[in-house]
Amino acid sequence: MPKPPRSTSRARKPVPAPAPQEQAARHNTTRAAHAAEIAEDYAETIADLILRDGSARVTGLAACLGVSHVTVVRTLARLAREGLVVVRPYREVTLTPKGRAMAGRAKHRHEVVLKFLKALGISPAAAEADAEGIEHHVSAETLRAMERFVVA
Amino acid sequence: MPKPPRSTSRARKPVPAPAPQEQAARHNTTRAAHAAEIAEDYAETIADLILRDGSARVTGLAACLGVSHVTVVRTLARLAREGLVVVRPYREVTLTPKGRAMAGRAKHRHEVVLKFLKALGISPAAAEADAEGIEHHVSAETLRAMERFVVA
DNA sequence: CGCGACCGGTAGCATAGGCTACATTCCAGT
DNA sequence: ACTGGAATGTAGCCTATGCTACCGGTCGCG
Repeated sequence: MPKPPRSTSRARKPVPAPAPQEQAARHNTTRAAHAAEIAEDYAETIADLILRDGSARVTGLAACLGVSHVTVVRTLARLAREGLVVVRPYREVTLTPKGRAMAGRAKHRHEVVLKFLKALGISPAAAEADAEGIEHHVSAETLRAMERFVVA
Repeated sequence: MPKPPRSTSRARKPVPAPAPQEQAARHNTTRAAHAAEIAEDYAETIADLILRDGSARVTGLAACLGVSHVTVVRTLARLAREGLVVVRPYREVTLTPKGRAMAGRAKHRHEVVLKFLKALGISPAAAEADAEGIEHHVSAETLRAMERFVVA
């Protein structure tokens, strides 16, 4: 049970217009969403490294993601728990089918967003940077619209 | 000193193409960025509530942000430390000039992104949802491009 | 075929956001 | 005035991401 937002009223001092705040609750999901974004970043990066180097290693991931290898190890442990990656001590990191699917979706979204931003006239550097931030927040509907726009 | 990403090579088993990973390091900023996003959400929401109700209260913020009042109280303490808000126990929350500036910027970006998505043909509901996620990741350059697009 | 260097793992700490349960304050309406 | 219940605040716990230091493993090369 998500717990209904409560009635809100009972104005103490001012509050001229109580007005129910049903426009709320779009923010939640916040924390879980953040963890999911990180999962996508890892999946995408692992797939890239495998393509580029033949295998993904902790150190390479750390370099690509801009964090310490310690953070990578710990986060990989979480992703392994979630069934996205396979980790064997001192060996390469691989993706499970589920992880590969996530990586594929992430890569596709990333490319679409990037092309879209460039098509909008954004400089390559800024487009790259913004795509990184934006890609995780694009719904299926918006993604389709972006694809249409790029083609057109 | 950000610490140079190390040489990366010294391939153990496979690694056909070592290839330096200078394309990395765009991911960092991650954690700090997340905290900054939340600050913007709070600033924007506080400004909205003051406009709408005449004052911003903890409970109203909690409802709007979809979190418990406890989380709001603690986050407000951080924002107060950072000089964005003024909190007096059991009283309304107000914005400092710095907080008002942040709220203004956030609101503007939010509106631009929202109009932009709608102009792209996204349904209002999806546009609202995506704007929430996207707005924090739009650079000044991309924002300008979106404004141009909306006007055109 | 041993060993040093680099890679990967562990310990331990910090910050941040979330929560429930419980304590406190405040004010509207008797 | 009092007081009950809503609004706030506090205590204490959890997870997740970061980090630095330090320890243990592997393997390429001499």
